Amino acid sequence: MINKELVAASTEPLILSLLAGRESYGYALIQEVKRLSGDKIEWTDGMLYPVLHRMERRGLIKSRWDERDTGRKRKYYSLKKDGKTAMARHYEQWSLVHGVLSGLRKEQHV
Amino acid sequence: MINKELVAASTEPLILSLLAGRESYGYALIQEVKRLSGDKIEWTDGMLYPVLHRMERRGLIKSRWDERDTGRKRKYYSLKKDGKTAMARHYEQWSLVHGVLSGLRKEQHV
DNA sequence: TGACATACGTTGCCACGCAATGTATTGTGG
DNA sequence: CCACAATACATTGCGTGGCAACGTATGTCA
Repeated sequence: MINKELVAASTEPLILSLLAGRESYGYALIQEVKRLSGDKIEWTDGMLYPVLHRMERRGLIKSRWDERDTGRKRKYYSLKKDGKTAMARHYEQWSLVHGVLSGLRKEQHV
Repeated sequence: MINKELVAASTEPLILSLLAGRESYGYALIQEVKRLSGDKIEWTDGMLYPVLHRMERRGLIKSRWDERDTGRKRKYYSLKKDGKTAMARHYEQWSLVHGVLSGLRKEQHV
């Protein structure tokens, strides 16, 4: 289990990164992130959907309903231009913090 | 400027890492982290001191007053055993999330 | 027919992040 | 010598948003 703050900080960048590969929908995102993290990151739907709605409101992603002939219909999300920009900024910031952190860590092994 | 969530998620690991090198005090920690991050991470004292107090309450760090003959007296913090453990766990979690994130990023450049 | 997996949604509350504010001392430049 | 800036620690209060909890619906398998 990953601590709360880290989950909060990584949710948006992870969603953006997942959608950058291909469009997807809420339920699938939850499972993908669980799989990719080796079951360490477990999003609940109650927290994910509001995040997706907020990101759509902010113009980072857009959605379309997929009417399938079988199963419940899905809401597919995909990246918008602003989402790509936001993703790039997230990467920069993560790299920076991660750099500082691993720099400090290295020091300790001297 | 780093986004709010990322600052929140990185504050505790950064403090622990800084203190792992050598003991330090609040004001100095603010400046060190600013310097190390190339002025990108700017902690305010109003947010840092409560964090330090909380970490001390949780037994991760301990403090001692340094009575100097000149200047205002300083409260020096240093790592306790539980702090080292917590730091290790933070590193693990950061590496995990960072790994997932950079894995996804790599995919996009294929 | 009941249980479980799939799938999306909203509400409400309370924890807590942190801006704002308070206090004190030392250094400095005009 | 007087402001002002820098150094240094501390607490309070309140706004908000994270997310647990709950609601709805369909498909499937035993």
